[in-house]
Amino acid sequence: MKDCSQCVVRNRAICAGLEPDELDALGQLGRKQRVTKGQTVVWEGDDSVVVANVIEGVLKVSMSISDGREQIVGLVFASDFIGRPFGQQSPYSVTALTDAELCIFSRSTFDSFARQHPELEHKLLRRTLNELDRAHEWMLLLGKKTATERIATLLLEMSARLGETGCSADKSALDAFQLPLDRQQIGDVLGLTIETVSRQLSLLKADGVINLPDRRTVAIQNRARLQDLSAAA
Amino acid sequence: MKDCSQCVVRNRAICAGLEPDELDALGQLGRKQRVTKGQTVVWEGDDSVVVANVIEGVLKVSMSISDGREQIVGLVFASDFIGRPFGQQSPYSVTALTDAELCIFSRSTFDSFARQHPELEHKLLRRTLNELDRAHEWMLLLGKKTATERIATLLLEMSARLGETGCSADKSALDAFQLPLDRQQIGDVLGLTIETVSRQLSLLKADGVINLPDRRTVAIQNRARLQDLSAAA
DNA sequence: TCCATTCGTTGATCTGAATCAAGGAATGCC
DNA sequence: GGCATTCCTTGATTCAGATCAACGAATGGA
Repeated sequence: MKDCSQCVVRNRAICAGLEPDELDALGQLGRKQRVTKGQTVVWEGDDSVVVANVIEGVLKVSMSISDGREQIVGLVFASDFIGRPFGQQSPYSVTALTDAELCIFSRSTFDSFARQHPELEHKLLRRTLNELDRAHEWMLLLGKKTATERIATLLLEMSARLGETGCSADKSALDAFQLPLDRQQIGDVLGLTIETVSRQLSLLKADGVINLPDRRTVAIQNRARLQDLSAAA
Repeated sequence: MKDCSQCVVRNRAICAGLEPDELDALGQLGRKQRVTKGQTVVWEGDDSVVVANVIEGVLKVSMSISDGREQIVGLVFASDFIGRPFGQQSPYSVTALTDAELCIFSRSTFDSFARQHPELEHKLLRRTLNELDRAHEWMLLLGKKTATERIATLLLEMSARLGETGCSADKSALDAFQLPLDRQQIGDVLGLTIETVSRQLSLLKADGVINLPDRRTVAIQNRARLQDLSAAA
């Protein structure tokens, strides 16, 4: 890779905080790669061959049962980390939901580099702990929340995570945004069917809580109400 | 703490692999503490004050909604790590399911020690990555599996994790074990009600897949069948 | 521009698990 | 041992969300 210091996710990705020479060394090991919407980068059950930083785009992390049932267990945005370091196999698949740009490393190369650079491992640890918190939050949703609560929670979460990028601007999260997911994928994140997702969105729209100008865009019109409906802790 | 080198979880806990002097230094920071069944060690939403290793016993990690709905998001066994390092608040509660013995550290003290000891952070990272894998597996269960599949999966998981301790002996996991959970708690792990749990267990017993000599003990009589029923990936 | 295909919505019906209800078995306290 | 309490099981009924079905709207390729 040419020049990590120019990278758009430079200050938010796992590489943030590395010394210039470390950053340079890491840069030598990675390469940029574009992937197109629908393309799978990592396959569930396969050897864990690569890890990567997301430079741009959104990807899903999913697991499935042999009969085809699929659960999306994570969404990955710009500056997030992809893949399973320190593991022989990948327990999940990673698939692009939008065209995306990645900064890819061989898993084993990354592993050894990380072992020699405690600051990098520390960053990875913090990131993994945060992801675990999010996974726990989602387990509460999947185990205990109603369809309405799930939809409300997802909309707030998407609003917050899509808003993170604009580091400053207005601190209030985005009230209008493009969903990187179609209805089926929303169902696969929430443990619901496509029909239930569609009905719940229609209800929220009818109640004036949100607006749905087109298939993919959501405009939050009453954030407080959505927060109530989400049954936050 | 007196003598970490004599600790029963010495070779399995996060402290494994530390140099003798490191181990000694860490030992100075911790203290042993007994907790009794039902006692809560960490409260959801409170400041994250302590972290700990589990020396003996089983604890649950749980999150809840204000109206009382609760989801158990993890079970913690001997040699496992408890608490949220590098975070201001604890997103979950930790409660003893059996009498237990812990090796407790102040969270901030542990944090700084960890930052100065990359080997410890590495161990913690691996552990957190494994926990994340398990959380993902559970999200698949909560999002997509039927009641029967959930129960079968839990029984196999309990059998495996309770068997881990006996490091060698017979490699086949335990076919009979004591559940550290009552029916309500099984429901809270699986996203089911107590009645559904009870019915599913009765069905498995009627089918001769398991036996239930008393409330808390399970004997797996047909592991292959249980595996089929669990809808493993 | 047309057509084909994919995607989303809405309605009707069904069903797995929740809820409501009651009784039975184990456990612990006096 | 007797009593109270907690825990578990089983049955009857309900209900949220799944499934089945049809149609309408957007998208993309020729």
